[in-house]
Amino acid sequence: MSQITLLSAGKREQTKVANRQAILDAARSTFADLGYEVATVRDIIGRTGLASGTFYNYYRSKEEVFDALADDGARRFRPILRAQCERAEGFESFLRGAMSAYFRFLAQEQETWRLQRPAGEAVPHPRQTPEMTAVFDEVRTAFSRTLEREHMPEVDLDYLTASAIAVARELGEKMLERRPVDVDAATDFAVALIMGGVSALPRTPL
Amino acid sequence: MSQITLLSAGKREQTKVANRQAILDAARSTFADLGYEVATVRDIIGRTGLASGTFYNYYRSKEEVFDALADDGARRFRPILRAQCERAEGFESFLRGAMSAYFRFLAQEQETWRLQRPAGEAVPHPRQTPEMTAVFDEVRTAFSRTLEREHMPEVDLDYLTASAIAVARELGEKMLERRPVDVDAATDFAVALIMGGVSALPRTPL
Amino acid sequence: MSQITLLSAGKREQTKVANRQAILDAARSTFADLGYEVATVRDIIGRTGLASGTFYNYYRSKEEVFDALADDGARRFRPILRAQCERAEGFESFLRGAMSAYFRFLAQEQETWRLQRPAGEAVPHPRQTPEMTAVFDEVRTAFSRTLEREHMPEVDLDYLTASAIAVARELGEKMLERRPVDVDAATDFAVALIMGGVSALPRTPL
Amino acid sequence: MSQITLLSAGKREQTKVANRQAILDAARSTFADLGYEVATVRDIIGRTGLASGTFYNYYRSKEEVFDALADDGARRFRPILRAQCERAEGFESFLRGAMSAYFRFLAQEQETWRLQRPAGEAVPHPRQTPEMTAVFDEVRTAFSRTLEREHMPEVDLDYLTASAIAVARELGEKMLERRPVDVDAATDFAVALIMGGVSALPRTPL
DNA sequence: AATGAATGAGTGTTCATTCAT
DNA sequence: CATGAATGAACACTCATTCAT
Repeated sequence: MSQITLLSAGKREQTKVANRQAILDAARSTFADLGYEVATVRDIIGRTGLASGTFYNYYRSKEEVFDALADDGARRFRPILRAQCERAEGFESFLRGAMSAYFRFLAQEQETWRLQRPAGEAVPHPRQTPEMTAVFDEVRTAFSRTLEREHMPEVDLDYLTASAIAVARELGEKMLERRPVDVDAATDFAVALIMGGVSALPRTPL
Repeated sequence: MSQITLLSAGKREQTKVANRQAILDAARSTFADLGYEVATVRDIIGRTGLASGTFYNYYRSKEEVFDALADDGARRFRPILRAQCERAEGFESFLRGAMSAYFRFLAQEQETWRLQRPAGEAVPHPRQTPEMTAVFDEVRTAFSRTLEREHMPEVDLDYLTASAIAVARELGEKMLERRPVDVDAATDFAVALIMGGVSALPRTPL
Repeated sequence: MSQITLLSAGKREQTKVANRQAILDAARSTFADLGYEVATVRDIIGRTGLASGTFYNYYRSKEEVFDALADDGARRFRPILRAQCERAEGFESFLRGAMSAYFRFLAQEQETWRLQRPAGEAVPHPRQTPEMTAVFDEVRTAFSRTLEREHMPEVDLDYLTASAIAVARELGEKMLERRPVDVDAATDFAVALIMGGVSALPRTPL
Repeated sequence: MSQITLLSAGKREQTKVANRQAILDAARSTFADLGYEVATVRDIIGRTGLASGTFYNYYRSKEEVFDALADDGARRFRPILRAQCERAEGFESFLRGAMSAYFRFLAQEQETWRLQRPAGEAVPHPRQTPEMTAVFDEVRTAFSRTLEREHMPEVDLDYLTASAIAVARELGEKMLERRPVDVDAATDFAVALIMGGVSALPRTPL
């Protein structure tokens, strides 16, 4: 390895990027499998084949890699969300776009790195992955913006957003447990539930 | 001594009961503040003023006190839930009863032991308290029973239950953050959302 | 129990003696089963049905009860040994008397309190019971006295004593494992071995 | 660096080996001084000057280092014993070889690591070191094999083996306490005792 | 005197993090 | 920059002993 380093700075750069990504991926799957608290730094670097010290060349702590993961998830999801936001004609339109995007994102995430999990055999502890956290924050923000520029200011915006996010999260989990993973069905269900609900919601005069 | 024991429980017995309760309460608030993984046995007994070894006179492990907490929560919530279930005339009636009971339960729980928390200062990581887990399992079961004896078998029961539970949980959290804590408003919102949603839900032909 | 105490001081005395003996017996069997280090005070009092604190009314520590046990064993064995010593006409005569007494002592000890052990199933840890320690010290002393007043000062007395004690200990263990427990066979073997050995021993000119 | 590694093992490798050995040695002396149960991992690493966690970089548990010690002792003694076994012409020949080998082994062990013990200051409780255990098992097996291929089937083989082992163990202890340590004297004594004894032993008809 | 809950020092072990190589 | 051994604070849990009842 050292000879190569001498020959090509680009190679070095490549390794650096690759390592950073490897750690990020390993952290993702580790957090997903074990949960943030239970996962150890050793678990993470163990999945990369790197040495334990190397972890700290890229992230200063377990917490930092968690945050980085959240940022990463948010960064990847934000553009998708933005597009939906712009294309949307109204609240329902945006809701559908966002839900669909989220479920698709989830399905794809799973395909990317969750497959290696011994299917079925129950995740040790309920977890809260960083991506989800970040993604939900994004959704919430976009969601509230959309709602604000809509015609229904009397609805309890905060409660509605919380509810929609909760539904998306829970349905997402359930969706991923089913075979085949049916993004459209989940989307239809979520949108119908929320839209039906909104029309029936009590109006809170500001 | 023995006669006294029969009549008034004696001082020893008294402090034993008090300590057991103190540990349970301390565990509850500790788990709520830090989460199960982060919370240490020392954190828990630290809040009681007892010595570390004393913890093990009452519970054999951190896990056991967690389970005891869940049992406790479930035991206190189940009767309430049962009553609602019997009194209910239909799905909406039950839904309202359950939501209301849950929000009231939450509000009361908080009054009982959450007040001592240094308000505002950000919980380190979102948590999953044992009470919630147990309570939700109860709700889910009762919920599914009610739905089954209703007229809407074509609705995706699993998704609907998951959604309602998610909404209750999330709204509950939000509700507790508001001043004053308004159980009725939360109940109205949740019921309207779910009932409106149900009527708009896609029918899944069995 | 308290009424009885009020009625009879003799009863009280009896209880005291009985408790002391119960703890001693429990300690003996516990040390035999688990070994001194592994055995806990809780193990000991657990076998008596008394409360843990009561232990300390009779013995100040785990170590003290161990020593008491050794004393007890020595006290019971010493008279037997003395008798042998006086009755003995020579070295062989004493050797036979002592070996026989020791093996009989062992066999009886076992009958008294070892029977409750699930026969065969291997003692958790090799142990060193206090009785043995004390008994052997007694034997060693008597042994050396007998040898000194014998005609063989050129034999390495220390080595010989150590050997005889070692043989007695080891054969004793083996003897107890056999069915039926044959004290005479063990005695014959031990005496023959040592006596045969003595006659063949190198003479160390003082 | 890698070439260097192949040639001279590197500083890292060196300290690793040194540490492993240091821990092994510390464990040996600690077990010898305090006994397995009393000895703590902290006692062991305390004698090395390393940090407590470092222990677990080399051995997974207190038990594992104990076993390693036993293996180590057995591994070093077995070849010696084997050689004696092959060279032996009969029972006496083997007995002498084995006893001599054992006493020499003991003497050397002591020279290697027992010297550093603060002489005199009373061992808390008699101990059972891993080496001894392993070594004795080896001896016993070889011993019984030799006896079986001999001409004396009517002797109580089990008792004889037990006795010889006991004598060796006890004499070994005593021998080490004397100055100078005289391996030959101990050997002569042990062999004479056992051989003399054997000729006088009662014959047990099978 | 008997009780048994309370105590807290001590145990084996883990793990985030550092640092010499 | 990679490495992986070293570190030591922290953890869950045990147990001899004390002491209020």
